[in-house]
Amino acid sequence: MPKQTYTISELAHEFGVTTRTIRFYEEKGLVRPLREGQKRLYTPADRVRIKLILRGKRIGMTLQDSVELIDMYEPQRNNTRQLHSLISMVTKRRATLLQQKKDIDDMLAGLEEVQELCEKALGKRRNKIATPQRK
Amino acid sequence: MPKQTYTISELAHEFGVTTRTIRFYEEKGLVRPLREGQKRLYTPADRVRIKLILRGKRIGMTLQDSVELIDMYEPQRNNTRQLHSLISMVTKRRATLLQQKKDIDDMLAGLEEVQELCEKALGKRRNKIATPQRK
DNA sequence: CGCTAAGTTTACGTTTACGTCAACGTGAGT
DNA sequence: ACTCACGTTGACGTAAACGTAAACTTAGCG
Repeated sequence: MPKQTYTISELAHEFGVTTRTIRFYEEKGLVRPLREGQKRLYTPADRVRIKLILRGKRIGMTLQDSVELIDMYEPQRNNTRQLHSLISMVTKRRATLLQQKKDIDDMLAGLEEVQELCEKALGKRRNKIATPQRK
Repeated sequence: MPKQTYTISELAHEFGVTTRTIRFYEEKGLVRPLREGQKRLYTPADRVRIKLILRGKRIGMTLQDSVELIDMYEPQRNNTRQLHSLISMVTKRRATLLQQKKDIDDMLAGLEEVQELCEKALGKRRNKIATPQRK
């Protein structure tokens, strides 16, 4: 069985953020840790939420974007109207994710080019040192 | 032959940003448009720079990050020291791009799940409407 | 019991990436 | 000459996402 709860600094350390960051997320209503007296206690579910938020951040999503995305996973409201709007949100989000993926692939391709140029240049240099200069 | 120069509003419109944004990029030294009297004239090269900056933005890079990345493509300085540091930058950047790609794939997988759940729920509903209520 | 480490709230500061006026210049058209 | 779209330079404002400092509580330890 995994740990039932985490302290704020445990999570901060695990995710490489400050405690301030995690408290900030609470201020914004992104997480709702339990309290033991005054101290915050984070459940595994809280931990996952934070993890997902940070994942979103890595690809440039805002905190609100992340929350919105995370909340899609809790289909507590099952009325048709909201299901449709949910599908529409999913569709939109997927479109931007695909665009982002393309952007990343383009950049990766560019970086490969650069790297090849670098290595070629370094190769030449080594040759210059290894072989006598012409005149 | 493509157009030799662009006005600021042409580019703003093409990229879906405001002219303010493009001037801001200039303030930050990200682009150096020519001047015709007082007016800015953007070359195709400027246009590409802006395009690359916006591509970077889409995946959460800062403007400075983008400029740094773009400047990798101009290997005007070919001394060995700088080539090595360039390679190191390329390597780092690629690592984060790969992480981002993984993040995106994870999210896409999640979205697919959600969508399936949605469609399943809607399917049930349609059945309810299509078939007589039990009572 | 006093110290230290970790935690807490409150509040103001900072950086990035623009938005939003204001006030003015400039060229084309009528 | 007048208008009008388009462009220009400041200067100030703002939202997001924390950083930082102050001042306090609480739990464990020798």
